[in-house]
Amino acid sequence: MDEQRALAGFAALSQETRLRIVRLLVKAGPEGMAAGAIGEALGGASTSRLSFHLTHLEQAGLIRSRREGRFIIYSAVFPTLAGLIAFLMRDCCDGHPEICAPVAAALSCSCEPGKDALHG
Amino acid sequence: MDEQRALAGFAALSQETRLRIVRLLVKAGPEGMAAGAIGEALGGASTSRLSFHLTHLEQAGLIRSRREGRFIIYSAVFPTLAGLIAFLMRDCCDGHPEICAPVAAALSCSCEPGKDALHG
DNA sequence: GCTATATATCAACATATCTTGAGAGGTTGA
DNA sequence: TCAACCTCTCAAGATATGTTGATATATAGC
Repeated sequence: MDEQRALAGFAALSQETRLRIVRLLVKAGPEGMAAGAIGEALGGASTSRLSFHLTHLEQAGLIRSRREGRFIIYSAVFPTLAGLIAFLMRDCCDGHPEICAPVAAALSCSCEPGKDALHG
Repeated sequence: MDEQRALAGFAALSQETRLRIVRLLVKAGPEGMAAGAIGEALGGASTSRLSFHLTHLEQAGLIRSRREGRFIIYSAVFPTLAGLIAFLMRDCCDGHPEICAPVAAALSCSCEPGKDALHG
């Protein structure tokens, strides 16, 4: 994850429609969702508007697409999301571990059953 | 961290000058840096341009300022950065722990001596 | 109070981004 | 092949964002 790629990622996430699409697709998992289903879930965006944002997200590497019959299915690209997160944390971890530690602690999320630091 | 605050955070980080300022201030730690020093480190941005971006970052809650004599010292707000990271991770952790796990593993950063998953 | 220093603010312009509406490209099943 | 469906592309206009140069505000030392 270099600076340019991080910039593209943050820019992609800085727009309401796109941020909602990403969160929707993260929840949807690897199976993904068809463009039309995404549009419905968003409350009915025009197809051109939706396509504009989907293309933007795909170019930023946050989502990818595959065709299935008439449908085009979009899904989240988790490594890119992880890369953005890592990019944000790199510097503080390098230079100031004592600062980074509480951040890292807050991130011990509910992936492990019984822990719920993020959602409480 | 609600959606609006996350959007503001990502928008703030989606601009080259601002991203560099944030990374600079993260490295600088709690002591922070004077506006002029930041400008120099960036290779000489005009004062109005610098001020524009510093104000933008401060309104997004990513940095804060304090006056010391003639200088205005800016420093990173680590909880906001952590909040952005948490916001990105929340959904996958909730719905798909098996997907989130590798992401979380990649984040076991060098805060603990001996581990260097992020920087290798 | 005056001057130098450090930074913020304002207005104007340039550029980038988003939305809309019309139309085109593939895909399916009859 | 035809009609229905799903999605993309293009052009135009609206809005938001970033840059520049000039000016204003605040502090420090003489």
